[in-house]
Amino acid sequence: MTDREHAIRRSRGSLDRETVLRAAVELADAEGLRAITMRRVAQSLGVEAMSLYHHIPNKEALLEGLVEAVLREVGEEFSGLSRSRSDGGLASVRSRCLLARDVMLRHPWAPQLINSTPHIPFGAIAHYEAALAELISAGFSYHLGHRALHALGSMILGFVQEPFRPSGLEGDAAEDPADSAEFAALMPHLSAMVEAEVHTTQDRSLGWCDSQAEFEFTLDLLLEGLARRQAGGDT
Amino acid sequence: MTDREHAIRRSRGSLDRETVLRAAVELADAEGLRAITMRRVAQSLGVEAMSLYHHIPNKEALLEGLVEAVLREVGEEFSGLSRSRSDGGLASVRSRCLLARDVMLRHPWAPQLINSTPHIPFGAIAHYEAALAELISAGFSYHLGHRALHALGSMILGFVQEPFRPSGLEGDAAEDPADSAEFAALMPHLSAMVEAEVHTTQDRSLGWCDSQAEFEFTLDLLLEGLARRQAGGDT
DNA sequence: AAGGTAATCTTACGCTGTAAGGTTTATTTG
DNA sequence: CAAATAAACCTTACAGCGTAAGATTACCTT
Repeated sequence: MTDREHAIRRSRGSLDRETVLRAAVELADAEGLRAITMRRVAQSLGVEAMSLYHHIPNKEALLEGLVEAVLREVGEEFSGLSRSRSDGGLASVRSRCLLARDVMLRHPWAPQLINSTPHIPFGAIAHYEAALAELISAGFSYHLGHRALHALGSMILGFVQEPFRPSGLEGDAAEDPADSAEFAALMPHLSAMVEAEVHTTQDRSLGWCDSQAEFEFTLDLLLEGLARRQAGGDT
Repeated sequence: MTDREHAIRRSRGSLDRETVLRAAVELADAEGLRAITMRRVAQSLGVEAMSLYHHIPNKEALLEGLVEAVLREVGEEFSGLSRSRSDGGLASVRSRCLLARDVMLRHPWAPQLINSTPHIPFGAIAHYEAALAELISAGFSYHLGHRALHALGSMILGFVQEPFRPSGLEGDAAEDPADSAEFAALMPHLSAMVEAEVHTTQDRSLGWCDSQAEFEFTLDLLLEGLARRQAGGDT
């Protein structure tokens, strides 16, 4: 280690997979995905890089472990508050999605990471099983449930990004207004939209768009359509 | 270069940003995102790594250039077939989304890359402008158009992944059926769903799910809901 | 032909993941 | 208690990464 870090991690048996993953989540939260290297994670535990390989086969497995940890967080928190009865069909699916988003906002590196791993790690499958169970118990067919999982999953993962902030938008500080003018000329609809929105937005953590309301709007769009499909022919 | 590659790239002025990007797209298509390193891209052009820096400031810019190239492909192909009249409101938005998906399937590395870059590169904004223009001309408010962009964008980018193939699913070949049995016990709904789906699926390129029908289902879910919102109060 | 300029290559540095093998410590056994 | 075993940990080393700095090459202009 460079100077120290947490440094006191001397008792021989105190390192295991869970400890490593916890440290990695902490590091990613603090410094982003780029900071997740074997050496940095080990350093934060007061240990050498190669020691991690006794608990984790390689870096890819470490990253999959991070995915697992985040999705487990969703599952745990959900079952922690799920005492709210089996109310109307999709209500619990809805609150699970909202909770999943909360967790993603808490770990902004997670969606990108989940989209990067070629397949979802096994430890995360339980989360899908639970969501599907809720859908089935709301009267969905397996086919419709399958489609619902895709629709909802892709939204949760895709929705953390902030698309618009290319270069010449007035983000926070005063930028070059000439850029803004030029941008308005080239992209009339977009700049009109931004102007229309900026006036009405109570900002949340992520910027002028991608607010909670934005997310819930899309979520309800999907749930509404799914409910209608289920009530109708179920196709 | 190892043996040769394309190798004949000797005339001094024949390298420029566009050529580099074209080579990088080709390389990513052939070998995936991992293969995109300065050295490998340069090698595929018969040139040394550092030569690329005369046309592209750094690797991040190269990656943004790839995003730009892919989204430009969407735009070009769309305006190439857009002579189909301004039929009912959202029809052209729908076909633009379908085309975007086609392009993403052609370059499977693209969605992940787009989700990785912190902000969309400037050259790609035109694509959003065009989509928003279509929404506005279909009678959408800027507010609803904004939400539509988020909803549709997140779906297109999120939908290329194949979520389910953890370890013990019977993917293609005969795997350990004991695994399958164990999986069925742990995840009853998921395995029932897979079984129900496998029987009815005409496979497309990506696997047993995430087929074209799956995508169009979600797309229509969103478009339907958006159209209803537009017809009603427009919230 | 001479000079200037931009494109290209060479070298080098500090990172990365991890293979190979040596060292320490804890636990089991005699 | 002492010796043996096994696990956890460290050290060293290597190939590949992005890219800074500087030398070289080829072309264009005059």
